[in-house]
Amino acid sequence: MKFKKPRGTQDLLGKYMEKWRSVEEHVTRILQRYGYREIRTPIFEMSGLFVRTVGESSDIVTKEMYTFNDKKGRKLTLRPENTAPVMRAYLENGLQRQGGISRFYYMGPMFRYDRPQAGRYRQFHQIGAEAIGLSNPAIDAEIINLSLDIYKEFGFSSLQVNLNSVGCMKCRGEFMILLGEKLTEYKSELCDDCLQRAEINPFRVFDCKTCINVKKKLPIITDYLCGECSEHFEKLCAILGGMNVNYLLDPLLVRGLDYYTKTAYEIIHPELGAQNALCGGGRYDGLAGELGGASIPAVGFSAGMERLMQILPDELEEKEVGRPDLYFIVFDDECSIQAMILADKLRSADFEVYVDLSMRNIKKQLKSASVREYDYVVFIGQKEIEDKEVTLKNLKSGNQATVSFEKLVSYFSEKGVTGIE
RNA sequence: GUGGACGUAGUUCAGUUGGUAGAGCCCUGGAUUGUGGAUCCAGCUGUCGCGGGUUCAAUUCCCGUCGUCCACCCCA
Repeated sequence: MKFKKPRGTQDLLGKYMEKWRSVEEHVTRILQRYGYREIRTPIFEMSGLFVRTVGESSDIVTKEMYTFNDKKGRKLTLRPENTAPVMRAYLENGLQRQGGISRFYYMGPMFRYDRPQAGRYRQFHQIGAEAIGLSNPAIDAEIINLSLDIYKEFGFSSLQVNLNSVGCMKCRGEFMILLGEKLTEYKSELCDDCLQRAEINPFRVFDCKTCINVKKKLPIITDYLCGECSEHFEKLCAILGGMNVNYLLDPLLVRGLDYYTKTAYEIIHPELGAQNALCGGGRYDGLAGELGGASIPAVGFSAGMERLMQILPDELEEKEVGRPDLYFIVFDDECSIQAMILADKLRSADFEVYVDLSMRNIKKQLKSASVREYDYVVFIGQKEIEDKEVTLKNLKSGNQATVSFEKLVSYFSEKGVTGIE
């Protein structure tokens, strides 16, 4: 083969694709249940949208964006995240004029040029939700609860939630100055990476795993929140407590995107290896303003689809079985024509019908039907054509029956999902 | 971007102390001519990731490159 898929991308097919679809359906139901509605924004946007909002100094912007020029020289970027695009769409479509609060969800591919690793891809998929237009911490709690519900749906009831408040532009700005001063003070004790971080984004020093001793001596954001921010944070904690949501306060939690204000949180799965964040989110009250709109409060989260898939068993338990599915076995061209006519009628009645056109011997066809786990096999041979009836076989029980061509559809409708026993 | 392990049939892997390769599964056909996941028999498939070097000879050694996985980093 001459071509391979680009590094860090995946082909989704077979059982994995089935599972993927099923997960998407489950998750969609939960999001809808909370009153969130789907939004689809373009896969690429003007580069400035991300540079401006995610942050010029952020890793995403400095080294991870897939940016290109189109034929008119416009600078475009494959979306590395979807919060900024959703906010852009919100403002561009004038939704703030509708007043109240807008709740969106999305699912789709994101692109980040990063070294592939377990649970990390260059094209990866996020499920996310954004609640725009409300500053009340109750909506922060709703977002956190909603994201947790996604995992609960699949049986994960006690995942670790790390919570923090990173303050607003005002109090974080003041804190940053203080932090910067402290970092200069401890300069000699910092690792090379942190010396850089101290210059570019002092907040990131908290992420360092080697400078543990210095971190202990550094001031903590939550001690320096302004009145509004600390009140917001306390209320949020109280609401979460009241809702029986378990969380861990992590004053060192910092998100990698610059637009976050106040609430920041993430959901961790301890057994996932280095890439253990299932979901991350928070409040981004400054984002709309950054895009040139009015100041609009908002919260959201995004969850990694691949990581959710990773923690789920290969076989998701099947929900209620719908109509039985059928596998047609035919022996020659005349039979196959008749089979396709009947298959069409069944499909119109919403049955899944597979017509085996291989003309292989009956054993092979039957085996194939078994492997594919069809409920029924329908034989059409010369005998059936002459009598204008099919031989029907239940693959689970092995029992057979004869049903005339005209009555095939109604046969199943009348017998319900079980058919012959 | 840094470090480590690995890269052989569709797939999982074995192998050659350097002489161009093999096993299970899968697939195809058959074992009384129209009835299945078992058994048995037969068969198919590979530029041994790609490029270069050393050598009479490389899939086996060396270098580079691409890719996969793991960690750093970052994050979903």
